[in-house]
Amino acid sequence: MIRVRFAPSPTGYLHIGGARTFIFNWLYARHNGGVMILRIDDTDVERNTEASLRSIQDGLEWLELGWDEFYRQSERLELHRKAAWAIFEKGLAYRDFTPLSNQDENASVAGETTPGGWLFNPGMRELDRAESDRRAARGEPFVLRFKVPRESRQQVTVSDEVYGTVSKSTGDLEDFALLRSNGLPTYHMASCADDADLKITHILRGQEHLANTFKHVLIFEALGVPAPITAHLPLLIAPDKSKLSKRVHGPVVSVTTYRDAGFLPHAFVNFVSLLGWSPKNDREKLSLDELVSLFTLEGVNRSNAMINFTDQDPFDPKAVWLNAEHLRALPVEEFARRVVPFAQQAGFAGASEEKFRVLAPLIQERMRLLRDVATVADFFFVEPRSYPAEDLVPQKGDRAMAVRALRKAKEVLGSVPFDRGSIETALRAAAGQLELKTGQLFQPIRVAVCGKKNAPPLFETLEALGRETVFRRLDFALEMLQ
RNA sequence: GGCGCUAUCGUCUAAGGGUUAGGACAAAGCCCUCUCAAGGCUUAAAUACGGGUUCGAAUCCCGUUAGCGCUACCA
Repeated sequence: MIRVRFAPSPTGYLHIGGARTFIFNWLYARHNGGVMILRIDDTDVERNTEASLRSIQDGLEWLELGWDEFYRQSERLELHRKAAWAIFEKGLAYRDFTPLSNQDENASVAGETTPGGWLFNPGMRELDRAESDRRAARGEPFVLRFKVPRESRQQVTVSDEVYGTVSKSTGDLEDFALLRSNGLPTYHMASCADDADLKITHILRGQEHLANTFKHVLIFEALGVPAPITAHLPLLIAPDKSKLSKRVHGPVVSVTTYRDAGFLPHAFVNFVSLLGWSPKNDREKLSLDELVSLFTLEGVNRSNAMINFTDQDPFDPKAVWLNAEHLRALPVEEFARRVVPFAQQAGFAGASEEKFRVLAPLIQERMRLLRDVATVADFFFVEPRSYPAEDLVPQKGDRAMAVRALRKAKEVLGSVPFDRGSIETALRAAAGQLELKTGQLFQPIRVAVCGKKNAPPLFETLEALGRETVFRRLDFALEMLQ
């Protein structure tokens, strides 16, 4: 049984890179009928916040993918500590009593003299067990360090499903910490102990961890358990080619920014899944089911993928396009359900699912993000009053022509059934009688009724609005022209 | 600095020794058309650089350059 995990640390909101790691794990799990685990890596008490944990969970829930098991590392500290001391008892780790303040110094001195830099604090590896125990018993603070085998300068090898076989000499690996001086496990220790305990079979994570994997291989070996198979994912980078970061790139990288703009969760998943992965069949718009059945590690590539945002527009154009595609494909019921909150947000009185089921054919294919409802459907809820009178004037016409057109519209629309077919017939005939091009008649009506030059098809719009509203707006426009 | 990874149109990517280097987004143009949107057609746009190997290289090897990552008692 395949078991994968997403293991964020709660130090900020969920950003798009984290979301992608979750998504790839989820797709891999679902594709293989495996188990998706959410594990909160909150061993860094200094930087973790509950608010961050909540916002990460909110972000993940918004994706509408779900997970099967949930753990918090902070509730499993005993497990990590036991694992660390087991390594110590095997003689594969040692206490390092070097005060924190001396370490930078050691590092810089050693860095100058030893090519490859600083690997461990002098004297500490060699401390004999009795002496080490004595100092610890006296209460002297220490970190527990992994004793990287150094004598043979052996190679540590990782067989990564994406990057292939990579190896590193133990001579280039520092004696990393397992336990901090406050007794809490480090990321490396906690992560490996948990992966072992939770029987994680595959680790899909960001490429920034590729170099850490050598340490993890050593830990798993020391623990006497097989290391999970790893698949490192190329990083997501900003247009300046730097790694996506909350601090420098701001809210554009937060998934809540996408949520609040009105991305559909599965459109977002679709977009993100195409960053660093390809189905290799030229398909771009993929449903969740298609994604699940197509997703394989062979399709993951190795170079970083850029998200194309700017100061003016936080969203990659392709993300917006994909969202429009998914939006258009939505069943009317679901479209209505999802758009209503955005209509209410825009302050549209009377916005209801029922109303939007009627409006859907008029607006659905004209929206790219759900928030577009504010600009695409406004005139269905709010009287257009603030457009310039000049907009009523048709092409190659003047105000007099606009007046004639609007009066004629009132005249013919007063006496027909108010459905799109009858309206079209009446209006086309009217254009003929006025000897106007259809556009010259339709455009003034459109502007009068919608308050703008670009709007959904006219006859359907008039029908949806109803005779009373249409006449009120025609009158208002006529007044503006006087 | 050391170590590791990466390099195809502006962006996401396909092509894993033989193709006019393909698709998509974005851009431009045309068509359709009551405007917009959608749709259709077309154009412009790439193998970082230098050496090998080979009959033949985007593809394999080496070097250079550039970018990224790791090098914490952060994750």
